[in-house]
Amino acid sequence: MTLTLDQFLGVFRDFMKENNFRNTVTKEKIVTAIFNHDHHFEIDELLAQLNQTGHSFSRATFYRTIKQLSAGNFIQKVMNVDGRMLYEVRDPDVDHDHVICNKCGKITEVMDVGINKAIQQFCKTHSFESIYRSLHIYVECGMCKTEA
Amino acid sequence: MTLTLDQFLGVFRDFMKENNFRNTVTKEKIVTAIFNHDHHFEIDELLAQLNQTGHSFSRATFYRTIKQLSAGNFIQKVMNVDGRMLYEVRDPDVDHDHVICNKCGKITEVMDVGINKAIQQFCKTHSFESIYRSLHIYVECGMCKTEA
DNA sequence: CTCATTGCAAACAATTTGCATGAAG
DNA sequence: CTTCATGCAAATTGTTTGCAATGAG
Repeated sequence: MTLTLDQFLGVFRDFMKENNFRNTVTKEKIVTAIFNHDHHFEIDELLAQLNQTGHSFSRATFYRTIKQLSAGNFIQKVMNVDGRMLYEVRDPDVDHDHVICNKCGKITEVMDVGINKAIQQFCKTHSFESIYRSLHIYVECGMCKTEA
Repeated sequence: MTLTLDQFLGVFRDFMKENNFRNTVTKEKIVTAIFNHDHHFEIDELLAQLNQTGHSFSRATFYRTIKQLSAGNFIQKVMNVDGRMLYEVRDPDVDHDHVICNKCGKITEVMDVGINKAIQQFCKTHSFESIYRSLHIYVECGMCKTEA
């Protein structure tokens, strides 16, 4: 992530204002927790973490905040191999990809210049304005290969 | 899809046999419907369609068949912009990508040689054995651009 | 004959919604 | 003060499971 927390919160506040959403303590805490958390998070995981801070958060509110964050493209849904839903923070500047092992489910984040270029070229050719992309490459990883 | 229905069913039957699953009329009808259906399908949609054929299919059975098809990599899950789950038939020979409009949700399937090459090269470099990949490029499509 | 398959209803998980209260602009 | 945000519980949606009956190999 190239942004600092303050910058991230700033962009978030602007987005809220533009869309007539209100800025509240609860929301800022949720956003901060998401920003500070390891890149990928699950709803339950983060909610549990938040509820250990004294302040209590209801599921409903959490989901409603998540929805606003999605609407603003601050986070996006990613699907795990087992079909469970993950969320990840979007870095507006950098597109990265995921290599996922089909056996053990391990997710590795990668950035490949060749792939980036190819996709950019593709968008240029078709004059698409790319908002973001999600590339998941499902493989058998080294560990699992060895075991088999 | 490069396979015919008969070939698809053939591969499916082999897979069933290998895995001690039984081949039934119900399953063959479901598999056929999936094959004949437009590339992407939703559970409810296909189930409704199937139930108009006289033969009645229970949700449970349908899900159980879907699961076996997933296990055999005949189909895979794709996520729509709105978070709903779609399934798509996998063509074992050809990897294609999805361009998805972030506004209207329209999904366009594309195949790009440049992207294919870049990903192959990437896998080669890291000696990953790629099983399949899923690339979704989220854009603002032409229609929506014009309207805005 | 044996074991997977099916349908049904019930169970479960994840997410959304209605409503009354509280807080932001 | 008006309108959005919050918490709670109830409702909804999507998917899985236990069980008894049926059907495939």
